[in-house]
Amino acid sequence: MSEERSLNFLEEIIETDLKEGKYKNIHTRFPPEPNGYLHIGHASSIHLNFSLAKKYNGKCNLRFDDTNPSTEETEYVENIKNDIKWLGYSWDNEFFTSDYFETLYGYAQKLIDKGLAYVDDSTAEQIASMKGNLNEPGINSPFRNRSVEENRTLFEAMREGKFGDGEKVLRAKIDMAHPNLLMRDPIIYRIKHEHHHRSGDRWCIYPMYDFAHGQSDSIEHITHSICTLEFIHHRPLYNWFIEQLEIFPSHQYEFARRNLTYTVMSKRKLLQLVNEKHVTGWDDPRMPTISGMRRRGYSAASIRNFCETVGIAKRENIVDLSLLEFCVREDLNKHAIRAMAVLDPVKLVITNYPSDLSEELELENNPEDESAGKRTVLFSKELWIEREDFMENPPKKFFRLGVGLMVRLKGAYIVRCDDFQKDETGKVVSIQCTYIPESRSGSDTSGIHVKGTIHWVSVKHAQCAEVRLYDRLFKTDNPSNEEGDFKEYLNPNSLSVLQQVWIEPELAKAKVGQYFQFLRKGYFCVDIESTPERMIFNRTVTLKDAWAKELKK
RNA sequence: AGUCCGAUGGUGUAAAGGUAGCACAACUGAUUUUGGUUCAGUUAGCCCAGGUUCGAAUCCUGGUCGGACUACCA
Repeated sequence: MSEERSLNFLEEIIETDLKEGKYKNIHTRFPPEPNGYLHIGHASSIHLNFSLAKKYNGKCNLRFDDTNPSTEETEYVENIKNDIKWLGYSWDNEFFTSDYFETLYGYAQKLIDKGLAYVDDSTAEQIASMKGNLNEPGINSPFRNRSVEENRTLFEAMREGKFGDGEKVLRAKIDMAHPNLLMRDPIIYRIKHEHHHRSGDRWCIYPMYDFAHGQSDSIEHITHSICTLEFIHHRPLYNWFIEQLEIFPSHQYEFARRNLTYTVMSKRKLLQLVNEKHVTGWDDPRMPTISGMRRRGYSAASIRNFCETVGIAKRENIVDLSLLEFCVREDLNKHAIRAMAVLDPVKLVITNYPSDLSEELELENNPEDESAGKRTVLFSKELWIEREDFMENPPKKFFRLGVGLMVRLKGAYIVRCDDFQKDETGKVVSIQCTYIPESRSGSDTSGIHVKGTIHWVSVKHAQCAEVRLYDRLFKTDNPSNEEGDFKEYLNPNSLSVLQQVWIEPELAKAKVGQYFQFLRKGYFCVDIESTPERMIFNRTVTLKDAWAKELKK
């Protein structure tokens, strides 16, 4: 019994188009501009475009929208491709808008020939002032009525580099009184004597977005061109060009971009965080970038599932960070190998345990997955345990250690706390326990039932590691909405570094990118800066913590 | 002010004229050698007003509220 999932509005459109025979196959595309890194919002768009194509047996292109040589770089191209592949998607064709420059130039000439484009000598300021505003119509440029021949000659001269940057532009001749500002004779070509990351110095004129995007869709026979809501005003222009140029009629559809609580998503703001060193780079684990999340320990599957769960629509939204966290816990719970690590250590001594004995204990690697097997963990007289697992004056429901209380040491024995010592500052420095020899895991004949189980690491065998704990980047759930600069709302505690964490020896062999569940503490993965000499783990996300909630009451 | 878009529990998203559902979050409880997982349950929603209809979240009209648009960026 698999209940049919309801369709989102794009699926409805596609199914109608297919049923009515408008298209035999659908074709989508993901069109990033190579001027920055991909973030979780892009993941939504990637997931949408690729999975739509897959679902309806169509194709999806990757097309780099590289019409602005000033901001675009090959380095971004490579990172974007890497991120998409890592997310688990493969494109049918890899294209670049810059490969269409010659075709686009021809389209512009066609517009000129039809009397629908003209070369304007006005300055940027003049053009802006003649544009009018939301309430008032614009006025025609004095160059609007140049002859076709003159426009042709001038446009060719622009291409040949006879003019400097900004001296002239090519504009579409539409309607300076149009209520949609984008239709008031939009600029379609500008002069930029700049080196392009792919076309080199072949061109000194470059098409604007509006004169490149729709045409590129058309060239590739994209049937459903999906973009975010802010491009909705561009659609009339998109259609106008296709109509006047008499080329393949691609259609644009818009959906609302995803926002996440406690973070910012605009490239501009993310770039600012990077440039002003509020984070260590685009791949800082606190960043909502794909590379940051990967480094933090998010699995590709969890991100895909997040995108699927959130769905799409056309209304404004801000998705709860906790949904993302749920998705990553859900995936990692099934796949992460369990291990023990003590983040804030205090020493526990088992007074009745032989000092020269080391026992090998078998622990399951993942209770959710028997095929993950077991591992051996060494047990001895002195152990590191978590400082928060002991209390001098424990409250009623504290199922951990305190004088007289008993707990199970995970995979080992039940111990009873007898005594503890404090230093002159009042800090607990050691805890003494006695263990119940017949309570060993797997062969427990003690008949004793304890409510709490705590994790531990044998002092004698423990290895030291660094652990980086991450928290939300911002203090407020919608920093872009707050008064003043969004950076005032950065969370000063978004990163805390623990220099001396004790880990089981098995963990010291872990490779970069490998992820684990540190028992009772959360999901962690090996950071790219980690070395065999100095292991570094990033906390991806904590485990749900019912006790922490209890304490807040 | 002009044009366009949107409005369903705290959040995200369904219901195409016929029982307002799902997920997250929150809260109870059960299970548990992770206070994890799992399981059972609870709280909580159709922007407003009219109209059409036996019946409206859905269709119509009018409001209200929110958002986008005035780069030689994409």
